[in-house]
Amino acid sequence: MGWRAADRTEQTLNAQNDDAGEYLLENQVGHLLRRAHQRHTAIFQATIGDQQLTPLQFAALMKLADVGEASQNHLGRLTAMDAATMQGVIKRLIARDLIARRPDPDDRRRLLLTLTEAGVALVGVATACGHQISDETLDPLSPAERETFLKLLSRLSG
Amino acid sequence: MGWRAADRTEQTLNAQNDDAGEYLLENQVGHLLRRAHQRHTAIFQATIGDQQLTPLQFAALMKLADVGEASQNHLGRLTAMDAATMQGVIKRLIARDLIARRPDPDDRRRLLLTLTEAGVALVGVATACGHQISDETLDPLSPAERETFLKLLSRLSG
DNA sequence: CGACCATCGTTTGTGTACGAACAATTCAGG
DNA sequence: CCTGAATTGTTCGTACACAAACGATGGTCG
Repeated sequence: MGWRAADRTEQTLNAQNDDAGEYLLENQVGHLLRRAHQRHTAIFQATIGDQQLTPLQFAALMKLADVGEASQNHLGRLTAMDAATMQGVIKRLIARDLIARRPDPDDRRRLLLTLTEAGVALVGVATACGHQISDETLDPLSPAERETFLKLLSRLSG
Repeated sequence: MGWRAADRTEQTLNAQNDDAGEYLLENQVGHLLRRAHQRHTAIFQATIGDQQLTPLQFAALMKLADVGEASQNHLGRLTAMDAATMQGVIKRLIARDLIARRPDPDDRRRLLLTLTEAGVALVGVATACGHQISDETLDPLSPAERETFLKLLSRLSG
């Protein structure tokens, strides 16, 4: 199945769009999502104390603190990370001795992850930073707008 | 400036958050933005006809069709891409003969980019796909909600 | 004119992202 | 029990994303 768009009249195309007949990059959800995500990671990096800690590493750390113990794939599902991506994130966190990995005695395929002492300490001090980062990201919106936005955004994340 | 969070009471931390006292990854803007962006790129890849075309390549192509001609850095600013990222995107588009590059006679630092004939043709057929991708991404929302969401999202993209 | 600084494009290095293929292991059904 | 399907973690290849440093060019100001 190829593109059949050439068959349509320009009016039909216009009806699909908001205003003008043509494609304006600045109005497309994907572009806006990408730019908002860019802005958030910039705020993250400026606000998180630890310069080596990335958003994904932080997410894995926080989630692991939440559930206590998990296999790589399970933690990946909880943080919406690919198994291959998880692999790299975990490797770097282990290299920094923030998490530890041990084989699951009940399932020899699995590797159980836990926070180390340093990991627990880092989560302790970084939690406040996490809240501040979310606050700063939402700073352009009023409290009511934030609530509305988060509700709509989570429906687009499912 | 380090972390002073340890000094705060738990109530102070709670006041910064929505509901519970602790950090719930699922409620943080950054995580939701990342997942929504993930979902969008999945929709993009499933809907765009050309399997080799990525979201960034598509954005560069559409913007170049919009402005007609631009240098790499200028196009990068128009599409919110780093100069180093632009470098790779342009290289792959040139390899596919979708855009052409020629030196700017007035400024020997610059390389002017234009769509090739194949590039113009691809933009022609892919524009409808672009609108459909935006539509599908916003599918979970009602028309009124879409308008609200896009307005708030663009304020978080600045 | 000449020193200075900004801009342009490039390269390098690190870190996401994900499809695809793989070996090892577990599990379900016959 | 035993064969086949599913799961777990790993590796490879490609494509963003951005900081940092670089040579080349352009503009400005003394």
